[in-house]
Amino acid sequence: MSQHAMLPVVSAGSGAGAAAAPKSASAAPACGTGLDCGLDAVEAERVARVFKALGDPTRVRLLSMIAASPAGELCVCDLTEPVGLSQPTVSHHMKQLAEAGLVTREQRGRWAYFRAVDGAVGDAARALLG
Amino acid sequence: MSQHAMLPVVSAGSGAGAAAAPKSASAAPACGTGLDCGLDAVEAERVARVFKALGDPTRVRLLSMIAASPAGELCVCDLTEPVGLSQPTVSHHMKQLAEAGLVTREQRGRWAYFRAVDGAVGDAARALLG
DNA sequence: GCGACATATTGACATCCTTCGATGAATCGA
DNA sequence: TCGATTCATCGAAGGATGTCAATATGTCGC
Repeated sequence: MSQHAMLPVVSAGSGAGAAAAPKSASAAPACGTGLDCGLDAVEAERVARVFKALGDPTRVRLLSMIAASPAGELCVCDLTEPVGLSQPTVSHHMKQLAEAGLVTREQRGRWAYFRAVDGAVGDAARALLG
Repeated sequence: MSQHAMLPVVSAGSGAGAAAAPKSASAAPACGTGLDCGLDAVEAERVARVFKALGDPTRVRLLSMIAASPAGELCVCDLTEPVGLSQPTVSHHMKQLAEAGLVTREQRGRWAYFRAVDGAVGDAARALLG
């Protein structure tokens, strides 16, 4: 029920959509399923999971440290002290990043090494904006 | 807070043990000083704020719809029905996106038009990974 | 001014998230 | 085998978040 009256579109070249409503998506064929023009709910959930993992300052620092490390990988013992949080908390955050597909985990002896997944952030951004 | 002073901080990164110790920090001067090699706390907070705004499936769909719309802009009345949420909720989400710098808001008559800020996601991603 | 419309704000509530300490599981050196 | 080390999991506390109904604010047409 989003019916507009005439709205002054700035460019007003051909006056598309000026007369009536701004092409609401109600059963709109151009948008596909008739719901939205952008991502569907399932894809949006998938993209949001990646970004939600990056929505915490601690996880941003963790991933940034791993990506900026000379070897491209760090263990939890390297990460705990810089962020100033307890080891279980860091382990929890790393699990979030791993489940989001942003890092990979490799157990090497007693240490668990994490490595940034290249292209993961870019893929999510491209899925979001095209 | 931060009462983990009793933690065995025995220079975790430098690898006290010789044999299979993590060899990460040897070539990174700024990494062994007790701080981190990646983003500092302030910058991480700034980056995380952008990604947190994208950490919700509804907001992902909203921004995706706006970016994919023919005119590059949509009003709240266009967004409410596709996402299937109430108008106050959509307005709340749009405020989140605007405060994160991901969309701009322009009041035109009775309608508030939102437009995606180009490069906002890419800038955050670059700040995160270099 | 008045009614109708579009949007923002408020207050409330349920749910999720971050953090910790305590504990368990697996690995290495002696 | 035993003790030390590294990491993950569990359970709980406190705060943050998403959602709605009700209401307020602002705009347009008459």
